[in-house]
Formats: sequence, C-alpha cells, structure tokens
Amino acid sequence: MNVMLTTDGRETSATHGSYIKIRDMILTGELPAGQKLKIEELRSLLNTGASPVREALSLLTSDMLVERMDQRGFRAAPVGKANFAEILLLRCALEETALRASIAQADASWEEQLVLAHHRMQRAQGRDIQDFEQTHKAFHMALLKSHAMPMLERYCSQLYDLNIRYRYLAADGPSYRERSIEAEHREIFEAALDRDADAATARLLEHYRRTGDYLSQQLDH
Amino acid sequence: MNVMLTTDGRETSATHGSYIKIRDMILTGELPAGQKLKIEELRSLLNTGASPVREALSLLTSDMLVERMDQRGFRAAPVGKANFAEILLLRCALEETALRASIAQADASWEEQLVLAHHRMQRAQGRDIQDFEQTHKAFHMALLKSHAMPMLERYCSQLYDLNIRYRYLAADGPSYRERSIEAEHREIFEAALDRDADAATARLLEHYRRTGDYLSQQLDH
DNA sequence: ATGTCAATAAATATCGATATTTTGGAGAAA
DNA sequence: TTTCTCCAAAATATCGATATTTATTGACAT
Repeated sequence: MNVMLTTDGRETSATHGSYIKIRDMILTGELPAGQKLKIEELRSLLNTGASPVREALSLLTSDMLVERMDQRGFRAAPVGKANFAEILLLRCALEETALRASIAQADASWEEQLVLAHHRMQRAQGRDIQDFEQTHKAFHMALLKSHAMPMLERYCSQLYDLNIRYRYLAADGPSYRERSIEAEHREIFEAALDRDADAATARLLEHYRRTGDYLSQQLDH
Repeated sequence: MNVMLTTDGRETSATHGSYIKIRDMILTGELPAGQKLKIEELRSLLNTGASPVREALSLLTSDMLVERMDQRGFRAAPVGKANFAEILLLRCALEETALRASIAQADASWEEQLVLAHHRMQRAQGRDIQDFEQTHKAFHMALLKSHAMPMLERYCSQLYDLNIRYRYLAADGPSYRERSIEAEHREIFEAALDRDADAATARLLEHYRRTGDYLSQQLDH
C-alpha cells in the first residue's frame, strides 16, 4: 500500500496526508486563492489516488479553505478585504468568549501548559518561519484551552488558519514581526497567569486588531 | 446513471443527495447519536455507491454531526448536556454579533425578506413539524442575513442544525411549542423591524435561553 | 466580424473490485 | 479464571476504470 508519512514519521491514511499537504499549500499560497484544484493534478502531485484527494478536498471545504462547485470541481477559497475583516471580527468575538471561559476554569495543569507554550514560542523566535508559526499557534490555542468547549476551540483554530493565509499574502512587505509582538504576547501571557480576564481579553483583542490593521493595509499593495 | 432527485424534483449529485439524507437522519434521530455509520449499510440504504457516501460523511464531519475515527470509520456525533450547553452559548455569542450586523446594514430588501419569512412561519404553524421546522429556520436566518458576513451565517446555520437534534431528543416530552413561542417570535420580529438592535438581541437571546432551559431539563429524563 | 451549434476534448463524479486494517473469538499458556 | 496470541471475518480505505457532465474548438450561417 501507499504508506504516507507525516513530518514526524508517523503513518497516516492517504486521505489525512493529502488533507494536511493540500491545506499547507493553500495556507502558504503555493496554491493561490481562487485557483481551480484539479483532481488529476493533485493526484499525481501527491502520489495518491483520486478518492483520497476528493475526500481531503471535502474536508477542506468545511474549513472554508476550499469551495466546492457542484459538478464543477473544487477551487481554493478566494481572499479579499471583506473576508479578512470578517475573520478578524469573528476571531475577536469567539476568542474573547473562549479566553474568558478558559481563565474561569484555569487550574495548575492549564497554567503549566500555557507556560510551556509561551517558552517554546520564545525559543522558536529566531528559527525559521515554519517553526515559529507552529509554536505561535500552540501558544494562542493554549490560552483558549478549556475542557468544556471543544467546538469553540475548533472554530478558533479554523479561524486562526484562515488568518495565516493573509500573513503569507502580506509577507513581501516589511516583516510583521518587527513590531513589538514579543512584548504583546508577554503582556497577554502575564494577564492570563494573573487570572485577569478583563486585561487578558483586552490585550488579546488589541493584539489581533493591530496585526489586522497592518495586514489589511498590506493588502492594498 | 443513478440520478438523484431532491424533494422539489431538481437533480443533484449522488454526493449531495446522500449528504442531505444522512444529515436528516441524524437530526431526527433516525440514526441515533453515537451510532457507528457503516458505509455498506448506508450505501444500500441510499441506493448509491461507496464514494458518495464517504464524501457525504466527510462533509458532515465539518458540520460536527459526524465524527471520523481514523481507519475506523465514522459515527454519528454523540450528544450530551455539556454539548448542548456549548451550542447554546455559541449561538448566543454568534447570533448577537450577527443580528447587530444585520440590523446595522438593514435595507428595504432585507426588511421584505424578513416580513415574508415571518409570514410563512406563521402560516406553517398548524402544519406538520417538518414544514414548521423549515420556515422556522428560514425566519431565524433571515434575521441574521447580512451581505457582509457569509462565514458567520454559516456558523449560525450549523449551530441551528446541531440544536435541532436536541429538540427531537426532547420531543416525547410536552411540545415545546406550547410555550408562547409565537409571541416571542413576534417581539423579536418587531424589534428588528424597528431597527432596535438592543431590544432585538435581548429578546432573541432570551428566546434561546428559555428554549434551552426547557430542553436541558427534558434531557434529564 | 460575430454569434450559434455541433463535435471533440477535458475534467468530474461514480462504480466495482482489491488491498489493508480492525475486530472478535477460539484456543493455548499462565 | 485471566491473559495472550493468532486466525478468520468484517469493515474501511484505496485504486483503476467508466459514465457523465462541463468546457473548448472550429465550422458555418448571419
């Protein structure tokens, strides 16, 4: 059989492997927004059959990274300022809810996971963008991690990913990391450790809105 | 070819047809929560091939009505009080955002669609539960309809559907329609027509929380 | 030149069959 | 009895081929 391996060497199904790879290609822009996604091309690109590819595309449809046109195949979801603005607004609404719920039920284990995630993100600061991305997302998700709300976490994770695309789109401008991102993260982190829900959410939303303004401006070029 | 027809007689792909039917069976409880969904059974039940069934199940996975267990197939998503509470909380957060956005950009067309939807729901009051369900959802979605936020609408629609399951689960208790649902709807409707966002959202959330309390209580039996 | 229509090419959606994995149970060993 | 291992049965995941639909091309009439 065609065994597919993830980056860490674990086996996965062809479907899951295709899902991860196609998703990555869309997020990074390797598959540009709006582009037709032909089964045959992806099939040969990923060295797999048509069924896993179709199934992966179906899954990506729910993540809103791929659009399905009935009887006319699939395409990478288009991007635009309106879409970006909606993502930002939804993230603010949902992450505020999630962060408050998270802090409300915070315990020692939650706190330790958060400390770890923050540390790893700092360590990854200098390394390549891929490494940083991963730890950055892990930190933000650790903030929102509450045992009670799996669906909310899923929505936040989806929206985080949708947002990544726009960072790649704006990547040719001055790096967004030149801002005081590090300080902003630490302030959110400390407010969360203090269980100060108001301060933590205020800083988190400010963090998103600043990044949002910057990216939105880049989109004009 | 196996042409599949929707209720109104239009053709659809086998995949889309399977999607609709499986979704319905899960929502109504015909396929009980937690039940293993075997490809072969569904395939013969729906008179179609394995590929459309698999693809439909993949799509339902994103709607959180089906869970995929890697290499171990699919099952109908489980239900529970915690899940129900999360759905309620997310609906309140998202629909408030949506309704405010909707009212903020209200125009004549939006208003007319809302009037129509409300009228149809009233007309369907006496008819069977399926008819009422459809118009009821249409009314609630018309409230939230703004041109600017397609993703938000989609989330609200998904959550609405997830909630339907719990209504069916509680259906053996006294009908939830015995309450003053009709009056509650009219109050929301009128506030929306008046462009009174505060009143409309307050009434809408109250409406959900009341229904939520009722259903949550039914779940204990 | 331009628009329509049929024929062709390309791509999608679906099927049937096969390879792979998981499950359940019988029998052996502790 | 309990636990473990191995084998058969069942179910999933995947492939390769085919039927169906959509897109394209070019001839022909306007």
